[in-house]
Amino acid sequence: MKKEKDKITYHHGDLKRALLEVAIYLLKKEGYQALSLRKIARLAGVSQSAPYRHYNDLEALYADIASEGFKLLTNKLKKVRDRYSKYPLLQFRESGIAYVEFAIKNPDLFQIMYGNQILSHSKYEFLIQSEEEAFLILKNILLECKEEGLIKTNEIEQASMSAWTMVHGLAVLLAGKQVMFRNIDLKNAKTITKEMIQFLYVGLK
Amino acid sequence: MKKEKDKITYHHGDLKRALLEVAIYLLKKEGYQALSLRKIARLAGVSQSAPYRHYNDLEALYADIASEGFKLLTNKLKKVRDRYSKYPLLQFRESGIAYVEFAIKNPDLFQIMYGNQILSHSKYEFLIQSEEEAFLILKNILLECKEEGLIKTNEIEQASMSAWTMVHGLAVLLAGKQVMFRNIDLKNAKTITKEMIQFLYVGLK
DNA sequence: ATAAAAATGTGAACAGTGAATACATTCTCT
DNA sequence: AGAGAATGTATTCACTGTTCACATTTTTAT
Repeated sequence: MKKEKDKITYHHGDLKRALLEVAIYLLKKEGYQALSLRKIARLAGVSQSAPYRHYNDLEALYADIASEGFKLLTNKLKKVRDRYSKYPLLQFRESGIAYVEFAIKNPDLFQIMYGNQILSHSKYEFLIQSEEEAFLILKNILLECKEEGLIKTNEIEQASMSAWTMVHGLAVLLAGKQVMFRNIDLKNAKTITKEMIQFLYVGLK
Repeated sequence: MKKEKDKITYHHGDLKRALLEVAIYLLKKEGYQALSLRKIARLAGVSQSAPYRHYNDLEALYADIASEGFKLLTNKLKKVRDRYSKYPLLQFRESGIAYVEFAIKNPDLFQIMYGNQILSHSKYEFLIQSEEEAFLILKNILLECKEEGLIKTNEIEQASMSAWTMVHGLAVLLAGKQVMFRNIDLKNAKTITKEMIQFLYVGLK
């Protein structure tokens, strides 16, 4: 796995990682509709069949992209959690806003993560893990809210699901510029998210 | 436009309608991933280029399918509204359940309606209209709730959006068998929906 | 060190796709 | 009855995902 001076060699070195990065780059640049294995291979400088040494099929690459997306999302949520440490209610609200923001800023990545391009997530263990890590952060935030007596619910799992679901609905509709959410900018989206989380909070406390 | 005895003629008669029906049939049978213009044409018994006389491209067909989906959804919501007439709060809850049920029972159709297959909905006026008709039913239900003093909110538009968003999030996650919603059947889904709508109602009243 | 095996690359081929083109047939309307 | 519009076909193009036999390199075992 030598990489001295970026020599062009028969063996790439770390093609799998390179393919993933090219894919994410293309996703951002041209949208998920324009994504194709051959294009990715071309941009990575290898033949069209090279990717098949690292991914069984396109779906496997999607799974890797999605997993990467969930990791990015997790990092974003962690930052929010840490910025508002000791203020779990703020963590709760701001993590919802961060979620929506993530979807709006990376709509195509979000599409791969949630858009049913991957027929069965459970086929990819690493994907499930990335997803659950993100979800865990939210659950822990709600747990802290509970411990500080800020909410009453005993069903943290259930409450987390409701919160996630609601914010996810908003994220999906906003990222897809759907129906009644046309002509809404990021700032506006934040306001809406806050209001909706307020709804949720009233239901929880 | 004669159609005596299903004669095979050069001109189909109502190919556009036939294509739409075949498409919806295929969608249900093989899933949206397997959908293709050529397959639809084949099943309709015409050449692969025939559809282009009725649809500019695949997206235009998607738009027609989606519009049909919204009409079906509208009908379902209307039935709920009429079954519980005089009980707007029940209308509210049951229409949410109906929405989720629709998504679970027609996941692929739901995918066309909301899955960003259609780049810009606003390009298709008839689509926007179908969408708004469905949304209008929910808004009217909330308006009636308001008139009967069951909820306090003055922002009916805003409240409808919140309700729609939340239920939509649930529908999307359930229809896509996503994350924490694996291993959840229809009955289970109804319970969850009820609980989540309860949250929402508490926030509204 | 060397030979065998495993990993990773290539090029050509196949079947499938959306779309555009020129052409054929039929319908409609004056 | 004939002109023009509408609707169908056949062919072609540039793509796509995927597979296969083959080439090269790296790793491993002796």
